[in-house]
Amino acid sequence: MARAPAILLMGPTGAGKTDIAVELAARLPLEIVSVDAAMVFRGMDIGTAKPPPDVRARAPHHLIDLIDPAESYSAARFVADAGAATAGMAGRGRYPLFAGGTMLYFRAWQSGLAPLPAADANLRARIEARAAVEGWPALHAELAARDPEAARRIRPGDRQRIQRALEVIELSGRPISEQQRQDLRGAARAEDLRIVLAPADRAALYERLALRFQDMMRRGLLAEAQGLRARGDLDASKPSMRLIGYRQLWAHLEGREPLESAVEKAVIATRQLARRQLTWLRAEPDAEWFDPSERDTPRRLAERVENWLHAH
RNA sequence: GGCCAGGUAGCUCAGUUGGUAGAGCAGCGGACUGAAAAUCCGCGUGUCGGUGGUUCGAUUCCGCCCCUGGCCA
Repeated sequence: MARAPAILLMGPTGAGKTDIAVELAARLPLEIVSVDAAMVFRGMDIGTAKPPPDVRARAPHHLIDLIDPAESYSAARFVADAGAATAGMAGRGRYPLFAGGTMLYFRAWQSGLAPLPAADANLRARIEARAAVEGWPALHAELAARDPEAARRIRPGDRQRIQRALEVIELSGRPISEQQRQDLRGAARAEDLRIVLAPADRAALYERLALRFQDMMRRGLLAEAQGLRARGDLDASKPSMRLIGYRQLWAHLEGREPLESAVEKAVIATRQLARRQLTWLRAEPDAEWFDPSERDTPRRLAERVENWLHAH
């Protein structure tokens, strides 16, 4: 698919990407494309740090509130949705500003995904049922027989990838390793402007993340989680209920965790997320780094974006 | 003040019948192709509270001291 050049604003959670993106899009010909696996869920607003309606009114936002918490999303669907969202922009004289922290989605957008069969919930349930009796190591051994290359790459404890590899063989009749020979890392598009917004002082970011979660609690995150639980059709295995904050509060609502320790664990999980995101960002080719804690960052970043726009 | 139980990794603790110690969590690094805020992998020297004694050798046994908690005054 031919794509218009784009601005990619990447960064760990809590770095301030949303604020910067809104400022830019409010006065430049940009439309924000959210690159966030959590904000796609409707009715999960506080814990996902979703921009509130008044902020969203200041600039066009795409790919927020796409699905119900009972459903699941995927990197492939992100690529398709982002393609649809950006398709009309050139005609409106606009450029896409991708902003978020879901690094797999950024990579999938930049480099594409191998043409593999989509997830199949029934098949996954069957594989999981087998794992419950035989154990994942047995399924890894089966994978070693049917797709030795994939089995070598996937650790015996990595149930999610073992499941996916077996799923792909079942669905397509061909091993996943044979179908993903393309190395996604090298294929980034040169004309895109890649910006990383990440603080140099990690301890300060951690501190902010703790405060931010406490603020979410004050703003009613527990009630939001309670409301989702009251629906009765969600459970802890749903992707939406595995999100940071909701996962720990769900455990508390089920009586498995005192509130105080649930909150503490959520804060820790947020920190760990930020760290994983930073690992991806270090590997991002040709990205320009900005530190949100420096005073003139918003101005310098805006200048950089304007220069890029003039050149396109 | 007396008695009891503790003081070991950033935290919670295990352990050494005397040969200077290891789990979980945290932290740090890494992987990542339709669940990615997911899933997984790797990394463990710390005056074993202080001090004296016994001993070839003490974190371990003994004395004294300090600190914490509980009970009794």
